[in-house]
Amino acid sequence: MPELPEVQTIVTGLTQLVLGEQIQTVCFYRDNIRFPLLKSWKKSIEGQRIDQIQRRAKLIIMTLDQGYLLWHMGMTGSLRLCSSDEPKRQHDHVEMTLSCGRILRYHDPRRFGYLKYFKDEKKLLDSFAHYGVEPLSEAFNEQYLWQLSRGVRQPVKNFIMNQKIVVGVGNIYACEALFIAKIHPETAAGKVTKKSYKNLINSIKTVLQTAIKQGGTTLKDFENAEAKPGYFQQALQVYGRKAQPCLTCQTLIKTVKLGGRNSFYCPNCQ
DNA sequence: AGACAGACCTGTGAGC
DNA sequence: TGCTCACAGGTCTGTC
Repeated sequence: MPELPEVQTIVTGLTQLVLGEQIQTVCFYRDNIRFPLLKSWKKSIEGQRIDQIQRRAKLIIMTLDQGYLLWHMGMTGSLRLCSSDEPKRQHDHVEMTLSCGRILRYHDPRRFGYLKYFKDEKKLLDSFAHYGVEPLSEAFNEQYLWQLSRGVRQPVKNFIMNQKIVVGVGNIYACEALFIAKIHPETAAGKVTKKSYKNLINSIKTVLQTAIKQGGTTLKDFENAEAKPGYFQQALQVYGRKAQPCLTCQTLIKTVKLGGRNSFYCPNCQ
């Protein structure tokens, strides 16, 4: 599920809905998701106010008045705000009752996501130490990608999905951006020219910005903070379209496994 | 060091 | 209808 646009969609929604709210009670319905949910966090979090909600990479940072909540949605996670009478669903693992009476619920069937609590900003920042640049920032440009990729034999698709290089680009948007830039996903990253990287940078930025505008991509179970789906899936040109005609040239879309992930491409355009 | 496979989980859909 | 199998948006760990 959540790549950068989906996480951004949740952050934007939650910012409008819960900023300034006090977290009155915290309930962990299990003692771990991907990582342990420490019992001691409950007391620390209760009573704190939500001052700010931000995104870094695919992570959601909630700044409280005396600490930080760091959420990762994994593959199937979602955070949504429910009314007080809405019953808990299967796979709701964490819930926080807010001063407005509504309940913030973390739902994650596969439990690949996580929640961490930090008192200390330094420890929070350590979580991001190994991350690459933000794809929508100016630091993400063709010179940056071109320089880092010299000598790299790894396929370019794996290269742009490497969070140490650039954050937030997952399987869907990597496939879409490579299609728009007309680059075959298996091309060695070190063999891609500076000019092609310029096209790729532009297509990554465009595809992410368009997806954010449309509220993300809903394939199966993505929903935003108000439990609404995204609409970007209607704009997907190659992802999920195996054996269907390319929208540009009618050649049938093919797939190849790269880094264990299915990669969709047009053998003619790319 | 870099690149890959496998692991973590559950739900869904295809095929028999 | 009901079973089994492959596969799914991410990332961490271990191994070569």
